[in-house]
Amino acid sequence: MANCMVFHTQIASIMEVLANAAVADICKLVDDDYAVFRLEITQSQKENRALRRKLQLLELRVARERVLASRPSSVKILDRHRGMARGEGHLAGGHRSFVKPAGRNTWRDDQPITVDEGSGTSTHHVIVVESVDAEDAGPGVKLERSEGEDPGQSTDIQTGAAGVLPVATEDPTTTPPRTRRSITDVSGTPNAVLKSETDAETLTVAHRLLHTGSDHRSDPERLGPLGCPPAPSTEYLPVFHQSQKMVNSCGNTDGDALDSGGDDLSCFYTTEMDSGNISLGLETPTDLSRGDWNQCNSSVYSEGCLDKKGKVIAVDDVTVKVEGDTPLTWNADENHLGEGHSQDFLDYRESLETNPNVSSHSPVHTLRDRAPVSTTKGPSDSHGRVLFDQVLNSNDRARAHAQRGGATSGNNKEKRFLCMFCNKGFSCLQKVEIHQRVHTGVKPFSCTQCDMRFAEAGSLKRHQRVHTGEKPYSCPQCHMRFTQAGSLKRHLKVHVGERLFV
DNA sequence: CTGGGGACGGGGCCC
DNA sequence: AGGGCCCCGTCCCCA
Repeated sequence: MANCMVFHTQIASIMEVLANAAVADICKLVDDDYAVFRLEITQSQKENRALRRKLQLLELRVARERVLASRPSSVKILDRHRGMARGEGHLAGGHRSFVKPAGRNTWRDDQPITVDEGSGTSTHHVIVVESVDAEDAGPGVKLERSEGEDPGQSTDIQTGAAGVLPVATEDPTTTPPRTRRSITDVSGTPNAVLKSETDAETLTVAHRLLHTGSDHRSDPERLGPLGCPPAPSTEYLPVFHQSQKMVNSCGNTDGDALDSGGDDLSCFYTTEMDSGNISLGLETPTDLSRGDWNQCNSSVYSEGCLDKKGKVIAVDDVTVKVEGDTPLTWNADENHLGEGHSQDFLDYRESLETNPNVSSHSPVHTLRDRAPVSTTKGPSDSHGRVLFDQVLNSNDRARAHAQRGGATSGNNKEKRFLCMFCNKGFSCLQKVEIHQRVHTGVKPFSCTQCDMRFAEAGSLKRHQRVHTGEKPYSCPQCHMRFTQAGSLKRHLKVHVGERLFV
């Protein structure tokens, strides 16, 4: 009996040892495999970064060459950015590039294009405008900022040959003294093109929105003086929207840029952006495919109609004006584009870039904000696809409308706000913002009882009759009732014998 | 033929 | 007075 007990104890001990050994072996195998896996991942990431960097470089070169080929006397753009490319950062640094050609500004082949793959927490685009007109640089011109700076800093512009741009390493010995202007813009999104009445110097406005893809601005026929549709004796000014303190004052900080700089008004921006939640990643396709676009929208969009005044930045060469300072309400839960819009947006982008009739600006983010009507969840992926198909179709429609007269001519003062996508003119900013939802697919208004979303409040209101059953429009000649006045009007033709189809 | 949504212009109100 | 915002009406399109 005692021997049996001892035997069992020994057996138990042996089994425990064996079990421990097995566990150790398993752990070792797992660790080994994990290490190998990690190594492979790391290598893949490195390769991915390298390829991406190359891609960006190539894109920039292609864009520049395109501009050189089509517009020999132009400007040059230094596009610095990234970090967002890896989805690491937000748009705290902002970016848009503004190029203001002046005098003998030219693109130069020797101009280095630097693509920073830096921190990713702050990115911006730098456009260096070279001008031999020293008088162009007025007081308040500062050095351009380098990447990673506080987005709240002022737009910096460098004057004179003394400064050496951190990005554009220009050889001062081979070039005459120049006036360099670089507007390092804050975060924001081009929202519309505001057409000014001035006929001062032309300004090519280039905005990239963290986009490393093809250069939207390089099409001179589309861009015109301000990177916007050309218009005789008119400058088209891009309108950006930011929500708050992202606005930088540049040069004149007294906010008189718009008022005092009429003759030299070059840019006029209204910007809205949530400084704390800016993920304006109109990113590279890679990033978009990861959903940055959705993230962007969820954090950016809301109702386009303002309850409060947004900020307005006026870039008057070296000045930025902030007209408003009211923080806006965000609803980060809103994903107005819903799931699955990333690729849709890419498709849309592609359509923009390949269609010569479409403004080649980066897509717009309407950042104006108001609490959405409701916060139902976004549409499904399929809905997203449908939505963007609608967007694309509507874009064609809008473009067609613009071509047959919707687009503002240069002297239509009543429609000073131009859509960045189709050039259609609108009388006020809100109109163009709402209109641009056609292109962006933003639908801030969501139904509380279903997943439907709408770009306009009125559409939501109309839609909600579907749920309430309200049919306020009744036919006087029959018992038919309708939810929409247009439906009743159409129905009335039945009674009068008017047939749509014979 | 209807239901329903997209898009846009116009008018009223407010600042 | 002028501009911005909001609401409404309307047309168009698609299912």
